[in-house]
Amino acid sequence: MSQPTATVRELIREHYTDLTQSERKFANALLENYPAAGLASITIVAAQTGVSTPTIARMVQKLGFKGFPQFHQALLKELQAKVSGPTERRANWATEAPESHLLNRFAKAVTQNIQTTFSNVPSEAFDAAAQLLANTDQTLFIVGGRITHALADYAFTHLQAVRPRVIHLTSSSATWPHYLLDMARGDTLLMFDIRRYESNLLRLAELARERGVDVVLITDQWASPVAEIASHSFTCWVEIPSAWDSNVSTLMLLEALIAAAQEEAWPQTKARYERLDGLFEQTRLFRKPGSQ
Amino acid sequence: MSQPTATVRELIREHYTDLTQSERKFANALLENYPAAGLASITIVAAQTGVSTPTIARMVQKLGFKGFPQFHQALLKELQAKVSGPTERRANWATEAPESHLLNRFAKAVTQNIQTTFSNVPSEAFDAAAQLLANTDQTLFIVGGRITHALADYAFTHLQAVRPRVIHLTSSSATWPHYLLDMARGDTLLMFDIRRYESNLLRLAELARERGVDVVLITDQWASPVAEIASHSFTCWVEIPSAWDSNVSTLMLLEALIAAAQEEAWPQTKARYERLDGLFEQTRLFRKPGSQ
DNA sequence: TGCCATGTGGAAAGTTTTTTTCAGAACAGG
DNA sequence: CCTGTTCTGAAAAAAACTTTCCACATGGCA
Repeated sequence: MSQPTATVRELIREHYTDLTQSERKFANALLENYPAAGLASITIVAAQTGVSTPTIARMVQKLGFKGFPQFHQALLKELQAKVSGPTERRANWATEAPESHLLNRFAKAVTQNIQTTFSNVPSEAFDAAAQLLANTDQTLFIVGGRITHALADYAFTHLQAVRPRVIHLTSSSATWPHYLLDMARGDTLLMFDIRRYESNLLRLAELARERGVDVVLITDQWASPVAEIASHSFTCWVEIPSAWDSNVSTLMLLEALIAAAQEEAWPQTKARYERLDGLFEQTRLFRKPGSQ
Repeated sequence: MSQPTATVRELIREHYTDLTQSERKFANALLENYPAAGLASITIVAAQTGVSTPTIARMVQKLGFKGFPQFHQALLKELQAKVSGPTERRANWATEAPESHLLNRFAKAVTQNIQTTFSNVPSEAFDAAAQLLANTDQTLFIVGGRITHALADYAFTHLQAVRPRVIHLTSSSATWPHYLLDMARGDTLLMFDIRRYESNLLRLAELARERGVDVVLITDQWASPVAEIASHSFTCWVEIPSAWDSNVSTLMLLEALIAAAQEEAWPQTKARYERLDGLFEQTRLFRKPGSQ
């Protein structure tokens, strides 16, 4: 191998752009299950990945190995080094970085948040909220705060693909009265409110509630005052060692809700997705999709 | 292998008395340098130990293996098991819901994505990118695609709080040439490109690159073509059992980058945060912060 | 000393793995 | 819609590996 110090992982990263579609398929399989996915014979490895042996052979040469056996040996050496190394703690995420590196500290905190968040989701409320989000007989309004308007935007983009009648309340609260005008009994308002809670949002929620709108709230562990009004509210753990809050768990819960809403009404959703795809094709905005 | 639970080490000890002189020579060599001395091909292993290949072959059969390949596999498995450690798989996330509930399936997939993503972040590139994001001498441009513009928006909101001279390229690509006009050598362009990759973004990256702008790319495991141009590119695993891709790992990486950039220039950032807070107070947009 | 049992490795035979070749398929660009 | 390029995997060829066979060496024993 040309770079004696580089790990196979690094070599893949370095050469990734040179790799073809099938080669990447194997590269990804290996990175996802490292290094186990590369330890068998080339024949077996190829079969497991779903590509041909020549593809693997070509790829390891691109990585700088003379042939598959050399590649195989390199993986083995890494594995050994890992075992014999100084009491390898698997707590490290960014495998090469020290435990104290921000990447690892950050990963630890966020993982903890996700864990706590998901452990505390009441599944009936979740299912009920998903049903509300999927209910196409009524309109769905989405709104977020200063920071969370990006999440609201994300929710809007996806839910719009899932169902019709989705409306995103722009962040300028001056225009909210216009939207309130159109809210009707049975509609749903999906609201994000993470500290510092905005009084605007509370007022909006109150007015919506008065009109018989179901409020679904996604908030943080200190709970926005909107929670008292909401039909369903979900608590996300957001604290990280930083001046601001992490929204990873928030996004994760949101995505879960979208996935659930999508499953709720799959036949219609599927047709809708296909129409959307067709429209994109026509506007030629996009290249052909990536592999897989 | 006949005794599925026994390690090769134990097998050798158990059968040691049955072994002949040359066989013991190999057994000792293996025990002294375990398991490295047994990981190569039978030919090499034999040569290194100073015995013949038939000797090795006979011995592994005495140990209960069908042949050398089986023996080899057994060693490999032990090594892997050692690395992956006590596989602490979290069974259920949403504690009260059944494993098959969408919440749990979803959590499992996303956790896997996060784990893989963070394992594959090259820490030098991460540090370098953070430095670019924190460099206030130059302008920072941020742009995203159809789905990822929400992430770009999120990045913009936070980075704007961290430093001056941050510009968010609105999603309408018609206006991009205006921004290009102002890009100068040494500026940074933070770009999100998740499949399906948009040709607009590639062209933008190319033009920016020509002007001497450093492109920091956040993409998915199939790698946007922009990766070939980018100064630093980061791969996020985004696949979930769904028609669309999850951006949890993407957001997590983004937040880590923001946190790193913030740490990079904390004194200025801190003062800036305080000024921002003061401004919010004055505009009375917000209630008093939540507890803690 | 001669005979036999046992251990050992060279080399052939057999098997598997790896590499190479090549033709068709997919794709980008004109 | 065509054209040249790149990519891919089936299959053949080459290489490597593993096993088997067998002759030879060694050492115990009558």
